[in-house]
Parts: sequence; C-alpha cells; structure tokens
Amino acid sequence: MVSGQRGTVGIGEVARAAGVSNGTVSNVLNHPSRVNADTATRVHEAIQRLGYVRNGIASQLRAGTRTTVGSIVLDIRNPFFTDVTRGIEDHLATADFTLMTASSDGDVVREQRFLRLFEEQGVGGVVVVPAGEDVQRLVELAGRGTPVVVLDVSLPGSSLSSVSVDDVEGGRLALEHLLAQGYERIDVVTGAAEVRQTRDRLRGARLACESHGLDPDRVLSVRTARTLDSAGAEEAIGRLVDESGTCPHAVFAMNDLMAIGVQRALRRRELYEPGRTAVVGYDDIDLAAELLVPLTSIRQPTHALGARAAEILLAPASQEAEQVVFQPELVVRESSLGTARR
Amino acid sequence: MVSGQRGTVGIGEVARAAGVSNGTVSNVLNHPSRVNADTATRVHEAIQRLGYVRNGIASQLRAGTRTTVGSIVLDIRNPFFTDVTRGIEDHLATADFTLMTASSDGDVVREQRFLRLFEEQGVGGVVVVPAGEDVQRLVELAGRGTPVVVLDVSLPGSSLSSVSVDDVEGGRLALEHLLAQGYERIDVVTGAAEVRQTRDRLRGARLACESHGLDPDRVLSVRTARTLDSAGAEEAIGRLVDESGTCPHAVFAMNDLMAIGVQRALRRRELYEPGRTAVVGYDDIDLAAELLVPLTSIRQPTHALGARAAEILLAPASQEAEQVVFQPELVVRESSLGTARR
DNA sequence: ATGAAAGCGCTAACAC
DNA sequence: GTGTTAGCGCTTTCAT
Repeated sequence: MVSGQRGTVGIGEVARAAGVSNGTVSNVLNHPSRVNADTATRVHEAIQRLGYVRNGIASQLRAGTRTTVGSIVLDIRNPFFTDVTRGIEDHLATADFTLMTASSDGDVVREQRFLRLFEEQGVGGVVVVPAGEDVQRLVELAGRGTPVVVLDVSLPGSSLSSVSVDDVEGGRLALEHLLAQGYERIDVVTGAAEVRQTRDRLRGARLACESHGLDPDRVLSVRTARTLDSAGAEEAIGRLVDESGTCPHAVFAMNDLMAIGVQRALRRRELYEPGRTAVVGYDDIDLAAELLVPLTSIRQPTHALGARAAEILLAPASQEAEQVVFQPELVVRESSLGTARR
Repeated sequence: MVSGQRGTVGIGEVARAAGVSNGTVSNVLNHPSRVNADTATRVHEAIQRLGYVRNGIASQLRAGTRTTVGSIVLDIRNPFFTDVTRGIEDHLATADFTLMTASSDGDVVREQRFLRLFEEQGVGGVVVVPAGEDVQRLVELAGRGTPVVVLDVSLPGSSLSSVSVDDVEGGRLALEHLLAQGYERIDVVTGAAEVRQTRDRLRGARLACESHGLDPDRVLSVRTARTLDSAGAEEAIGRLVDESGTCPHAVFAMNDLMAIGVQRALRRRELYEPGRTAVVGYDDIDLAAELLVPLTSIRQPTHALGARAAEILLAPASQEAEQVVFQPELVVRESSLGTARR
C-alpha cells in the first residue's frame, strides 16, 4: 500500500474518490473561489475520509512558494535570543510560516553551514545575528535571492535590512537614572572583550554625564572584569572593595548577571543592604524581578525585535533595505533606590 | 536572467559548463564514488564558478529524503525547553538536519496546527512535548509515517517513543538530602494545578520519608500556592509564617522560581539567613548558582534529553517504540546547608 | 564511468 | 467551473 514516502494518499486518489480531476482538488485547496461550493464539499469529504495530507514539498517545487524562514542566533539558550526567536515564531505563525532555528555559537563556519542548509531548503528568508563582523556572505546570499534581515546590529547604508536596539540610549538611561538620584561617583563593570554592545552602552553612559554638565572621566570608573558573567563581576568589584577599603555608591553593570555578581560581592563582605549601594543591570532578565533585592535594569523589546524582523521578511516584495532601531526602557526596582528597605 | 525562484543556476547549467550530463552532476553530488575523479573536479569547478546551490526541495521530492525535523514545546522561552531544543539542534547538526521549532503554549489547537504544517513540510520526524493528555493525534501522525518522539512524558506500552526524566526520583533526591541533615518537619510548596510533574515529585518525597521509616504525613506539610512562580510561593510561605508565627526549618519547592519566592518571603520578614532555613528547589536554572544565597536544586539532563530524542528520530529504520527515562541529579549549594555562612 | 529519459506530487495554463 | 496536460529541478534506473 505504501508507494510514496509517506501515507500514500495523493491528490489523485482524492480526485478519483470525489469524482473530479486533480486540478479541481488543487483548486479547492488553493483557489476555493474558483470552485463550485458543492464540488468543494465533496472534495473536502474525500480529503477527510482518505486522510489526505498535502505534499508541501511538491507544492513548493511547482508553485515556487516559500513557507519557512530560517534564523541563526549565537545561542538559543541566551534568553535574549530565545525571546527574539519567540517573536519571530509568533509573527510567522500568523502567515502559517514555520521557523527553522540554529545556533552558531559565534562560529562563522557554523553560521555559514546553516546558511547553506537554509538556502538549499529554499527558505523564504533568514534572520541572522551575525557571528562575525563581516556580513559579506550575507550580502551574497541576499544577492542570490534569499531575503536577509540582520539582527542586533545596525547597518546604516547597507543593502541588508537590520533590526536592532539602541545600546547608546540604554547606557544613557541607566546613567541618567543614577545621576538623577545624585550619585556622582559611579563604577561601571564591563567585560574585557571588545563587544560592540558594551562599547555603545559605555558611550551612552558618558553622554549622560555630559548632558548633566559633568566630566565623564570624573564620574565614571570603568572596572574591567575577566568575564561577562556574575563570577567575573563579583571578582572585579570584590577586588575594588578589598583594595580601596570603601564600598561603591553606585554601580552600572553591563548585564544582569554581572549586576548579580556585584550584589554578591558586596553581600559576601556584609556590605550589601538595599539603599546603601545602587545597582543597575542590563537586559532585564526574567529573574531580575525575582531576586532578593529586585534589580533595576534596562529592558530591550526582544519579542518585538523578532516579530519585526519576521515582518520585514514576509513583506510582499523585498523593497529597499530597512534599518529599524528600537529603543530600550529603564525598569526601576529596589536595587537602585536610595530609600530604606521598602 | 531570472527564471526559477532563486539564483537561476540549475544542475543543467552546471552540466553544460562542465561538459557532462545532468546525471553526472547529480552523481558528483550524491555518489561521488561512481564518478571519475577528473570529471568530478571539472564539475566542482563549474559549481564553484557558477555559484550553484542545489535545490533541496526538488531533490527531496524526487529522492524522498528528509532533512528537517520539527519540534513543538510548550514555550521555547522556558529554559527547560530551550535547553532541550539546543540538545535537539546539536544532534541534528551532526547529520546536516535542520530543526523547525514551534511553541504550543499548551494549546492543543496550536499544537495540531503545527503538526499539520510539519507533516506537510515532510519533516523526517517530530519531537513533541504534548499540550494535552491525549496523544491520539500523535499516534495517528506516526501511523501516517512521520516518526514521533514524545518528550517529558513517559508512555510505557505506547506505540510512540518517549524520552523523559524521572520526577519521582527527583522528589526523592530532594527529600533524601533534607532528611539526611536531620530535618523532620519539611514544608513542601507546590502549585494548585494538577500537573503530572509535581504529583510525581511529591510522590518521590513521600517515598523518601518512608524509606527512612518516617510517616510522610507527619514529616511533610504541603503548602499549595496559587501560582507556580515566585510570587505564589512567597505568598504561601508568607502566610504560613505570619499565621503560625514560626519559621520553617526546611522547604522543598517544586521549582526554582518558587524556591526564590520562599527565600524572599523569609527575607522580607528578616527571617532569612543561610543556615537557618534549608531551601531546595527544582530545575537548577542557570541563576540558581548566582543568587545571593545559591540554591540547592534538582538538575535534569535537559540537553541530553533533546539529543536523545533527535537520535531516536534519526535512527535508521524506525524500529520499535523506545521509552527512555533519564535520572535527575541533586546539586547541593548554600541554601540547604545547616552550616553557618561560609 | 557516463548519457538519456522518466517521473517524484503538485499547480497553473489553457481548453472546454 | 472543471478537465487536461506540461513541467518545477532533481535523482535514478537503464542503456551504453
């Protein structure tokens, strides 16, 4: 009974069962308006009865339609990318498109391999968080006819569309918040790696100082941690405290994990009480609100980021490249407030 | 110049450029051994020169090969599912398969829609965390020829393969740990919803008591929170403390978020110091180790779960259904230790 | 080792 | 409104 790869039932059997031709069955599926209502009913009954499932592969080959989109992020486990992915998924679902995902781990070779797989699969487009600086391969891909949206990187003037968040503004918001509370000596915890995001956030922090008429170099002390996680930040701030013998008044950490590391460094030294040291993080991870001392943070519209990227891909014809920049948002919680505990 | 849907270059052009026939080009790609080395080189050069990208859709239609797998989880944003997804991705990558993902939000209708889309796309299999109790649709899908692996649910005796983690054992491990430290009054914080996972964990907790010759009903006090998150747990434990005027000695929370809620409830009442109340969570989320008081938790082999599911799908012929049950693991951190702070 | 040709399952033209 | 038929781009017999 098994002839094809799957459940066997093809459009021909449906046609025979309904007493119509293949073309009519196809029309019922794809252009219902062209078909007489009674005929359509008969066809649908036959489809039901036989358990017919359309072969999307054949349909795609013939009609040249695309129903999938690919996405490549650095690591799907990173909540930022997970949220973005969900945003893509959700938008695609509105069009019955389906999402293929892959994690590049920042490895250009892996990225290239997945791009190739996606291209061969005939995806209707890809959204990519580039693994490297060089987007040449992506430009070429787009040139061969696969729409590309670059994520989390802004590419003004590029032929590729991009969707990103304004990191300079994020840094500015964080500092603005601290400055507004009167802090004038602020420690900034960052990582050693030259990541564009942290560079931008730092730049925003400096801008905020300047717009308050303050000299950034006097206000900000940049502490470089070995790693961009809580352990790195804990060590960096711990060292600072141990060496200087003083406790920072205010800290801006480049991400929430580092902010948690800061909290921990101070607590371990019995220096941490709400109201004593203001801490601001970045990313607004889900747990920021759940901590013993809920964390003030910068929230990025991650879901919207993904949704917008998907929207651009599904836009009728790929018109000109579009550069979308979202704005981040300050979320104030207990960790940055100078008031006594609740 | 554009004739097909994409970059135009087809196998025919490559063949002409290399001075061979279509079939030979195909053989170079799919059965290199059948082809003379020189010819192969010529063909590869032509492929390179023309920038030929194989049309996987056509290839799949003709050869009946599958190169994608679908997965449906409740919500990709849940770290448990994200890790599982990465496990699937990683295993698939070893075979140049590609993963399509979808989130059902526990909605059977959404689930069904994605299953349909995947089936039409001709996926080589699906791994599904079922949205409802009923797996009938999945059995039917498998019956039509699409291999199915059910995740996070064990289905002994079913015709479907499944991969899951032993939740009874997880509950047992947690209680065993607390009992071993001499706690004999333990509060268990759970949710109101009748979730299989929590039922099993609770059962494991009772088993641990019994194996210590203790009456579970005397050892365990089950506190039902309104929600399975930190706010729910905070309220439940807060109420307990406020009403009884005493502080629990040991708490087992059904997930890490709830455990954090417990920590917060006690801290808000200035009752929480390490060594005073032992807290054990479940899931071992990334942040468990990062908290002010690092959390003891039960870790599930999430990545392996996904990888194994993918492995089953890619196994040569879909032999008999296979039921894989992984064991969880206790991760001890500061929150459950009776000793004074480090 | 290579070429010629049929056909995977479907859709879109075109006839009627 | 419905039937007929060519063909999407590839892989695979079957010859040679």
